Amino acid sequence: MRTHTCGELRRDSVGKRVRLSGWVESVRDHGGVIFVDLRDRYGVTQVIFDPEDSRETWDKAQRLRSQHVVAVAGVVERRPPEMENPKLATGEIEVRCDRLELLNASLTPPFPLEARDPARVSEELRLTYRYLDLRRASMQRILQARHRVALSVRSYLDRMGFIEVETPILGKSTPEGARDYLVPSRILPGTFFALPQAPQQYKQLLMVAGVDRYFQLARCFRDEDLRADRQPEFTQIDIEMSFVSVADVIAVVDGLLAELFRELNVPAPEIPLPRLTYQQAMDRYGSDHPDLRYGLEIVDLTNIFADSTFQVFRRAVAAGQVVRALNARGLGQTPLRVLDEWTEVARKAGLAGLAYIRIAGTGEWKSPILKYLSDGEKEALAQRAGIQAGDLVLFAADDRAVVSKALGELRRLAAKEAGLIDPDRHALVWITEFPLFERDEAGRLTAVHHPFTAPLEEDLPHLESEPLRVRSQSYDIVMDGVELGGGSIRIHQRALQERIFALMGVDRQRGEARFGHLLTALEYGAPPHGGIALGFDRLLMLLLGAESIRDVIAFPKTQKAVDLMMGAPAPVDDLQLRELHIRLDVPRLSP
RNA sequence: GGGGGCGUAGCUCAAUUGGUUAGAGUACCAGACUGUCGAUCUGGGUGUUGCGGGUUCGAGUCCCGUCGUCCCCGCCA
Repeated sequence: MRTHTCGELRRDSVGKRVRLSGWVESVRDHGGVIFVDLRDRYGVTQVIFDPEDSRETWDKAQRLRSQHVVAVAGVVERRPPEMENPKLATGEIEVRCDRLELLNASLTPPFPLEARDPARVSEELRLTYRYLDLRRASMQRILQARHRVALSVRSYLDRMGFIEVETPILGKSTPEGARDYLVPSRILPGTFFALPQAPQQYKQLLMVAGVDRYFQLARCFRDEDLRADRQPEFTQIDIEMSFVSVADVIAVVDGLLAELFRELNVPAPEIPLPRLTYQQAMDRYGSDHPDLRYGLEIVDLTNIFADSTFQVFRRAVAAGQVVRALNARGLGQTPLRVLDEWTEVARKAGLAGLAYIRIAGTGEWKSPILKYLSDGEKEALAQRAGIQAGDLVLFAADDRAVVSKALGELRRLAAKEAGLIDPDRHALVWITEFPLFERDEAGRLTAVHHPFTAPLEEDLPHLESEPLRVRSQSYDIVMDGVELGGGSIRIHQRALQERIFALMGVDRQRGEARFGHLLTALEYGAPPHGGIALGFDRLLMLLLGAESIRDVIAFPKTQKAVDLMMGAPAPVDDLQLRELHIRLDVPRLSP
């Protein structure tokens, strides 16, 4: 049906007889000559219909409408001088058409599909007619970019000796972690498979199997509420390696990311990527996923205010708390209205209030707390925070964690307010040595990463005595303030795994019931191993500058986890339910 | 589970304090036009103001409920 695509004809094809197929993008009917832009995935070519070439074909061309699918035949011609279109790759030529076949008509599309900056159409409509939305050039570019990145992932990891192994979609529910999507078993009534939240246990078992270097572009499922960067099903670049340390995993991922940036012609970050420990990140940026596209570091002032005449600070220091500040450069003119909002943010983060000093353009300091500060304190403060005219200094005095949380949030707000974020720049950073445990609402120890994460060797002695102090051999990769992925070196010995379970309140019996297969496997020569999972969709979203994860997924779901195009989820036949031995207990929908 | 935004023509939006026959651009339809490429010109409004109820002489506008969608908090080992 075609000899060429709509994106490939150039000057060197002039004189050739060609056939093209594609969608009518626009029709410009001059009464005599008719111009039609024909589009396919590869580009746009102008087709010209002239009544003097073929009256019959010209008649048919008059009836062409947007999005009709046609096949045309004709001769490639150089466009007359002054009639070339530099905006088109094929703009030097056109196809003089003498035969036209309407392959399929199209209804008028429910929204404009033309490439020229269309007014933003509601996403609801785009998702309902996703097959039309995807036909748009900008979405075609995203689909192609996604494909190229996937290919690069496979090619890079293959070169590094990894092999891709598929793991089951029908797996087993484990109560830890996110809510599972369940699939009932017909053959064993009353039992359910769970769709994988991640292939975590399978990939560890593949290490026991001696696969040595595994990867998978793995579909994962989590039944939790959605966000702009969260879908119920998403894709991970899942990696696991044997006989490695933290540095080995990080090196592989550094190389992978650099390659993916290059593939999309996004300015690549220098590798090795910078690293911060969890504690450094919290102290300096107030976040375990800091955005390093801008500075605004938190400075510690605790020792400066140990004997301050300002009671609020002195008492905090005396109570073992910290006093820290953020110098929001150039925000000295921030209106009090905004500072009131920020005070509310600080309160929600746990601070009693928010003290601040605004430095005028003249260099004059203005603040309600100024009268409590000695000249020496001011001088020390000015030096440590690098205060200049026009700055805004925000103070926090409380427990270390509370101060970090508050100043971390204020840091983000200040960067936004000051317009410090350049959307064309990217900043990547590794965050390492996360705590192994944290306490949940009920006061129980739970794993920060997951329960298979290995503790740092040097912290093992206080595993039982001070479990919250124990750091783990874990690492997150953070891009532009977004958590891209995370991983760890895993526990490969049963005894240590059982100690961890015990601390988490998982007794021997329950541990055996839930993770018996894994524990047993550890006893059959499990090699030391570790790995990582990267959010493939999130990575694409950041690399392509997309506004939401939905833009880089062909058929995404809405915030209520609904597929508007397919109408899924949907009720099923009673017969299907009977076969599965499932009876519904659904609250009646309101009348 | 909670907080917030949005919902008017196919699409993107407007409509004064609650007030006459709900408008604009674009798309679409018809006609004209032989070099356009956001073609141009002339003409045409194609509407359950998401849905249901209420207040009112009168509701796109106010109130209650409901549905959909988006953003956020909780949640996401």
